[in-house]
Amino acid sequence: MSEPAPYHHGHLKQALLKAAVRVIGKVGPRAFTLREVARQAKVSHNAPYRHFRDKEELLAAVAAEGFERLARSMIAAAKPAENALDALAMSGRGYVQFALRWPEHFSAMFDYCEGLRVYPEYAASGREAFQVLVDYVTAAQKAGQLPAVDTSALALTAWSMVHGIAKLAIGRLLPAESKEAVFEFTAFATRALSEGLTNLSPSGGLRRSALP
Amino acid sequence: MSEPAPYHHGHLKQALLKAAVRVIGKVGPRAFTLREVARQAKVSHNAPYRHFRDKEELLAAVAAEGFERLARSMIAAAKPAENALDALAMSGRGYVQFALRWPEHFSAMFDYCEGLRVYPEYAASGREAFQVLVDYVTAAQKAGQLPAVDTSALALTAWSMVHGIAKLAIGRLLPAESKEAVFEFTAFATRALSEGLTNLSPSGGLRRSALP
DNA sequence: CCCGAATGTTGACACCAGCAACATTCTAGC
DNA sequence: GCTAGAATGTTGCTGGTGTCAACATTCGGG
Repeated sequence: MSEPAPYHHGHLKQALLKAAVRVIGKVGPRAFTLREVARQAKVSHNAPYRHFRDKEELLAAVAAEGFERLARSMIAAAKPAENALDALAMSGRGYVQFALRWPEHFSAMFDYCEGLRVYPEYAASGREAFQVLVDYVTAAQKAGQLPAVDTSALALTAWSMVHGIAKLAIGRLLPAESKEAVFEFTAFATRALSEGLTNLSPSGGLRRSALP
Repeated sequence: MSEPAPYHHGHLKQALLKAAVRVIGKVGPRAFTLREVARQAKVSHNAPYRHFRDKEELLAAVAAEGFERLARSMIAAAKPAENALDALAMSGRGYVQFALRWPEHFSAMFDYCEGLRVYPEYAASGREAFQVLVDYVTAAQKAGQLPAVDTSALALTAWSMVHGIAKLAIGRLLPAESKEAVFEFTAFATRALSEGLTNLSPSGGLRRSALP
């Protein structure tokens, strides 16, 4: 048989974080349980308290990890873009893509985010993810594809748009039966945002679809 | 003293709903507790089960009540509008206003909305609230202020925008220190959405503000 | 009037977060 | 190398929760 499991785990903090991410992805942040995380990590129900002050802090760590993944998803999606404005739109697609692939993780990041203020050591990753968006906006402004108005305001507007799409899509409030349909809608919405709802060409709509 | 409280409450279901709304508004849907609702209603911890199958269903009822209030908030905010497009924008303000005034209730409506699918008898109010938005879009299209493209797509785009603003504002992820500042940003974003980010006049930005 | 249905209560179970006390292991200073 | 204290992990407990089962009370139609 294998040796009888050392008393000290060695890398319990990382193991707990990994287990927590797995548990969140499976049951969501609502049913998320500190004790289940401990079980997954093959450790007693109180061991996590040696590494995280409480459940909130572990959730905050999970959220921080999520923001890093989110930033990577945005960057990867924007990679093949042809110009700066296109990159901004594609990063929005990456945002929605992340939300659809890990909806529970996404929820932990935005619906349970008081922990990010209570334990500020985890807040940086969120700011960095936002900075990715700001960078795309700035690039589009430098390229003359966006006006030279307040960069923050532009970025926050774009963020609100894709965040709303992501949240509604996760809640199944959009009449889209597939991820591909959500991406189509995202493309429509981002084009509408950059060109203006009032300026859409009559052929620019989406296919007809039922209400949620 | 008063009579010794009749064994049968009489209107316990409504009383429980009212108490639940109060409890949610105070502690949020996370710390929301069936037993606390029962205490508020001066009733044993198991009485709610005679009127709601489980905690989920009570939450769904609370959410349904919230959608009715949300619809009223949108309609009230759009009342003083000068034209159809303005009414659409103002209803967005009403949406955000509701979210800021009852953030916990808003969260119950959108973050805990599986119950609305599990117990579909509460889903109608949500559809009705969305219909309010669709009506404003339709009116703007009839007035020639919005193009004759897919009405649903336009409405869903506008919804995503204001929903994202509301969620981010509640999560204190917008750099706005007051509700008034959030409303200013909402006005900016809705104008940006109707006219297009690329068409904003250089003076059209917001005042400079720090990152979250 | 009476019996069943509706409504409310008591008690129990399994689970959870977090505290305290204890056990084991690692490590720094001598 | 040894030892004391820090770091890490465990067991056991308390108070709280959702939900089930069994029981009590009241209401309403025959």
